[in-house]
Amino acid sequence: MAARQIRSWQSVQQEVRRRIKAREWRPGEMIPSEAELAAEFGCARATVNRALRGLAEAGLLDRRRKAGSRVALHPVRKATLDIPVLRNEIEAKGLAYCYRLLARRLCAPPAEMAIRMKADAGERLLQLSGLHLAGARPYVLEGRWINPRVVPEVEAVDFEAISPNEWLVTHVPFEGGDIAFSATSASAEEARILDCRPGDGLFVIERMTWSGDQVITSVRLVFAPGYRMHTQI
Amino acid sequence: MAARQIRSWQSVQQEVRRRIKAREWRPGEMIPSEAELAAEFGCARATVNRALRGLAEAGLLDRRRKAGSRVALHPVRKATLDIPVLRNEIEAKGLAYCYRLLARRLCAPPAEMAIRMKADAGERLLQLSGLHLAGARPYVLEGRWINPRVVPEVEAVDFEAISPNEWLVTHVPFEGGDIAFSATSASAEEARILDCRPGDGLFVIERMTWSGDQVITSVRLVFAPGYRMHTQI
DNA sequence: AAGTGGTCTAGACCACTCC
DNA sequence: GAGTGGTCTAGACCACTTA
Repeated sequence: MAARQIRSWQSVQQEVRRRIKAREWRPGEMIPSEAELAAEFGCARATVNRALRGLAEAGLLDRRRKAGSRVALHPVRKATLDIPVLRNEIEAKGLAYCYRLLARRLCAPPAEMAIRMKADAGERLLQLSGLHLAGARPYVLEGRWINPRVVPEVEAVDFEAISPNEWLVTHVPFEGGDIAFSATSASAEEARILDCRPGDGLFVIERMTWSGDQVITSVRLVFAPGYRMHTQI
Repeated sequence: MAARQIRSWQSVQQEVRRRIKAREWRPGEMIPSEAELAAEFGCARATVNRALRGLAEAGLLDRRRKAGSRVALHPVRKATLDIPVLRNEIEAKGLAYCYRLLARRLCAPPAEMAIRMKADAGERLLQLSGLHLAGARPYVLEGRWINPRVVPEVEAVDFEAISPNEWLVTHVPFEGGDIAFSATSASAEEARILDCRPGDGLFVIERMTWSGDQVITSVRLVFAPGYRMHTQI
């Protein structure tokens, strides 16, 4: 019987995980209340709460006031993945990072992008195109829009010297954004720039960031063939 | 001055976010200790701790004992995204979900897959191929390997009646796994099955799940063109 | 050695929701 | 109405790290 003491929230969490895994508590079933578990383990209810809250965030439990806690039926897996900071990612591979500005202009965006950027009618945005290199190899093709009305200082920045992303994260606070992952087929121009064949399947990340109700920037990253984004669950 | 009281951990968190966003606390800078903030806000230290812990998990703060808390230099790093449960995803769009088994056989896997699956030399694995449909349209092509040594019951399952994923999540507990996202170019066969053109860029998710030190299953999901995985940060 | 975050406790009250 | 999770408190001790 002399089981290890279950006093820390980590050990409570581990024990609950074990019971779920061992099917002592089956999917969809109720588990004892926090107070009961606290009594069983001989710890405070707050400790049990801390443990169960983590399991609920991980999607392993469904918790509701009054109703109690159930083992989730479909352990909807939530993966937390690190959004790559290109410079770090490339340098972590032991390669030299380099950003090359390909184009820069102030122009009216296409209708779809104007909506995405919440631009006023006829408003001109800063359009940037650039290439991130890992050593001598093309790594990511970046197409970006920035709203100079929201970020006036941007017009004076020399993006030959610093990549837009690095400038933005250090100079413009933002509140949130959204990210989409998808795939595309390399166009002729993309193939030329990324040094691959037209039609190659390429991984794409699109990100938009905002502050308040204003859209700061919208960026599309097209990765060279073979790129994989990896995480654990 | 009659500012709203800052007593709940959510309001503490919001106020800290505001100060970071307003550059009152700049990236890389130390912020006051938990005790100081608790005194300022007139709440318990545990409440401040709860708020700051969340911000650290979100990547906005770097916290270390004795060293204190700093505003993170690179604020955007982590996004949590829900791994799609195909049936739910499709039904949420108001379409009928359907799984069609394309192939099933017991055979020795290619060398690379044998390593991934931690299969013994010469061991035969269950190979499944199937198609997930949204209404009448192909949605995802699934290629899967399952180790019957780890999951003996699998040999008796009728995968015409239930998709491998749904059977596995309800019958086999697992501890963890890893996921990779990438892109590929549609092969002739993939194009035929997914009803697209060869060469189309397709989004790919590869997932492996394990329990203990045994690999349960390894799956490759190839999505029909146009698929986007979306999340907020 | 000392300061800071990490955690635990015992108790309390609140908010939500099911009955 | 009552049971459950959600949160807050005041205090305490621990663990880690830096000075």
